[in-house]
Amino acid sequence: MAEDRRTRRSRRALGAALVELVLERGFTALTVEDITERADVARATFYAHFRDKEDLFARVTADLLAGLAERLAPVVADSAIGFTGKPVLEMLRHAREERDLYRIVLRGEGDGKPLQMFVDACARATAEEFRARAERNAVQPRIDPELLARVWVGEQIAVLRWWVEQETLSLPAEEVVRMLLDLAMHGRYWASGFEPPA
Amino acid sequence: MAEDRRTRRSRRALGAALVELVLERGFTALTVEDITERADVARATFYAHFRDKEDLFARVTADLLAGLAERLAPVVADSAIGFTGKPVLEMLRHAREERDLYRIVLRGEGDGKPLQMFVDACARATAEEFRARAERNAVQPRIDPELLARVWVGEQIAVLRWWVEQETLSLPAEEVVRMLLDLAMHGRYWASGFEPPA
DNA sequence: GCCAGTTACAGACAGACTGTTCATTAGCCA
DNA sequence: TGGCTAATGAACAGTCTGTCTGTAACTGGC
Repeated sequence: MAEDRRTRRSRRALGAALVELVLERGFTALTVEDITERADVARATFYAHFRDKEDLFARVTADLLAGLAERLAPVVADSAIGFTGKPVLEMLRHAREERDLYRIVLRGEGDGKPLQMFVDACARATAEEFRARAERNAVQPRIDPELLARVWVGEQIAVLRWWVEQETLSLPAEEVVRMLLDLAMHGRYWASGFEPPA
Repeated sequence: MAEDRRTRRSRRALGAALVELVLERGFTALTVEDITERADVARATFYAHFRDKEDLFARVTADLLAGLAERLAPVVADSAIGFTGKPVLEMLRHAREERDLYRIVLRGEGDGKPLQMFVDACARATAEEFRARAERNAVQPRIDPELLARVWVGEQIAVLRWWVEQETLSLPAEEVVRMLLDLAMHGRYWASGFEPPA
């Protein structure tokens, strides 16, 4: 008796409706009634499941993050040595599947709070990864790992957003990962075509 | 007769009140009445100047961007050759002066729209800069300049946000610029303490 | 300093949206 | 099938919005 089918149906429909509508009109423009109408659910039912539309959005985002974490877990363990790019690749694949949701989250809909959840989760994981890796390999970071994680995540998010916003996902995920790896290795100076000055 | 003093007073007060209140309670939580009350202005007066609170926020952000552009103009001309970091330094100084506003914009308040204005403005300028520089020095970018600009801006924004959110601005702007330059030069691999593999 | 023109003001207004409650109906699962 | 739980539609007060008054206060030019 894990969960009543009616409950599942309602929640799913409301979540899907939210995503559709945010994509069409933006989060703030939406009414609870808009959402319930699209989901074909009574307004009273909405309030039986969620406090308000922010709550719904937060849960949808949390589910997305949970799904991402689940997919990342096995991959992260493997890439403990260096920047293999495997976790990033897995995230890009996830983003391709859940493209609409990624879009609205990365656009900062909902006062940027879902995005913050996303960024903070990534930053925390990355910082921890950096710390552990430095210790394991006994190297001294040249830049505060906390800040470095923020930078790394900021970069990933920027690329991710650019990627999911393209009408056709013409550039394959593998290409994107390669570019990010090149950047991490050689720096932006190299990427822009210059040889680093002596 | 450029502008009536009363007009100026009202607009300024409303803008300042908005910034204060967003910092305290977040944008969506605010009421037009909250803002007018804090600004000590009649509610009707608000609507004489702005369509709604989004409009007010958008104008405040636009003013900020205009101010930034003004300060950046002379500096950008000088740094045409390479990554001197001067424009970034100037932006950091601007951010220190307008710290509260930078904070709320970078947090993505207002459905991320002001942030988008900010990011897009930066990205456009940066991409143009990259393009011009590559042409002037006759080098071939190794990565799509459009994407490179997004990455660069994403990185800057991440650092900027981290910086303005610190309670004390303990790390001087010059230090931050140095770190960003190091990253641009040598890449993140270097920054994390590793020597780049052959 | 006065005066015409503009702005600020308080209050009132309908309309929309919110979040809650309730009695009733429909669907589920064992 | 029967007991339980969720969904429904309708109604509710309360809040916020955006607009529109007539009146009072101020401003800048003369």
